[in-house]
Amino acid sequence: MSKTYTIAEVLNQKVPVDSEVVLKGWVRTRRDSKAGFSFIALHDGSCFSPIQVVAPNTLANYENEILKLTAGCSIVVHGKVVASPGQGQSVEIQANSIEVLGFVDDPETYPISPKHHTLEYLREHAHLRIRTNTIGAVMRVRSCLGQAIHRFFHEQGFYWIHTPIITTSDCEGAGEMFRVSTLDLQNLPRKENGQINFAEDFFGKETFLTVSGQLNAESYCLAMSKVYTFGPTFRSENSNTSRHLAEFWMIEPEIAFANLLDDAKLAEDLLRYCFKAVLEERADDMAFFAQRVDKDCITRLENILQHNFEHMDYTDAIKHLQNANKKFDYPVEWGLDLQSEHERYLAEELVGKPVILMNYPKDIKAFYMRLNDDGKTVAAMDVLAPGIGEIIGGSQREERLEILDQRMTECHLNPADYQWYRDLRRYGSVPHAGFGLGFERLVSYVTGVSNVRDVIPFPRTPKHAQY
RNA sequence: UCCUCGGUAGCUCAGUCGGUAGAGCAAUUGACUGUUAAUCAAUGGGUCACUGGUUCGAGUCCAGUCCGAGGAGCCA
Repeated sequence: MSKTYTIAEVLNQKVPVDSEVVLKGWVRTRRDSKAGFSFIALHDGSCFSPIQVVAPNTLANYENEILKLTAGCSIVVHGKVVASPGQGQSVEIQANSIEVLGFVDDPETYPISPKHHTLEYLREHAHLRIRTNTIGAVMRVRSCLGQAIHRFFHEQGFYWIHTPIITTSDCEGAGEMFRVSTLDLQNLPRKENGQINFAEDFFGKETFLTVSGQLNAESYCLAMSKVYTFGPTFRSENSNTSRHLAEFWMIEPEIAFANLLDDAKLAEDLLRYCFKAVLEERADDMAFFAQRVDKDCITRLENILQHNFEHMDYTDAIKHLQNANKKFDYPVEWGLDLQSEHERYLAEELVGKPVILMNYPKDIKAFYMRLNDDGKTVAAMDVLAPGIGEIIGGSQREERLEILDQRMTECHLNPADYQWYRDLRRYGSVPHAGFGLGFERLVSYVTGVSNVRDVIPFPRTPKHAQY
């Protein structure tokens, strides 16, 4: 009785030559030889490469089935692992029998023909695009990165916190929110003044999908010291760019007894750990990206592993930009937020590697960021990556209640809406810090696949929620 | 949402000055071959995004609509 293996196991020589094996997968290509056999490139997603199956014309179903195999057909192969006499692979499978599980209805209109397709085209066939080299490789790297992130935090003594998806707070402040409701849209309950009566809604008040787990993570941080979230996040902004999704995944660590420098070090350590893991575990997929997508993607990661991230104060960044021998479309002045072109100049031209910008003016940052002693800046940091821009945004949190209240008022927020968040500052408050890492932006940066819609399985963007 | 560019065969694209719709790949058939993005030959394949307009005549010019991409803003 032969055992079923993955193609990765066979190609990585975990199975000795002459072993009898069963392989299951999908046909990539078929080439017929009049010497009395066909070559089938079989793929099962376990690694980048397909394996070559040699199907002799003595198979019972050779004429009526094997010769009709086209890209996308699913088969089960029973055969022997043999050294390959041909170029291009060390081993191949000499088939004893091949069972066809599913043919492709109409090969001419099968969307994934064995040729080049644009990423835009593949996006419109999101349920089948995983069968291509590019998207398959992206998803293996994505999985590798996700596992690496959990492993990194686990090794560092962090606890993974599952913060809620549904939130009653519309004050998270990070963007437009999707409403969650069970009210009948055709027949909304009204109060006497004509406003919608959310008391009759499922939760008895207005609810939304989360735009950030940070506030909840802070609560757990102030009991468990080192925590992180890793989950879906939703923003209903009408953003149409290669860097934005309405549904995306975000990693948000939160550390107690920590300041901004601890936060920056954590961000750098995490990214470095992830890059190392991908280079070690997905060398096959990365080699493909380097060949077909972005020739610098491997050397870029290798260089980062050898050098520290550049640290730069916002104030110094403004000086650098003002002294730059370059015309910017938007003005550079202390107190103004940096535009994409500015961030790009700093990361790509001035420094040429990731930059951690710190200590921004308080007026352009969120209320929860800790006020510095100068009274003008807050302990915020952004990690800017060449080619993609902001990949991480974080800060030391304001742990002093009076100052937090004052900052909320300045930001036109009502402290009464944040009672539980304020409680954290009333009962054993400690300095703490955290950041948000956009998972899709990380995958995009690592692979060189420049649109985040191509690095998430089923992208949600304005007007797009098919599949 | 704003700006720019685009939509022609299953896919990637060309299409000149407004005058009979083209190529490569894919598919089908055949030849050849331990092949590997195989090679060679033949064949089939079109609502030129949609609607309207100008014109003897529109893939081509004009208007509107829909869809896509890139950039910007928002941010991760």
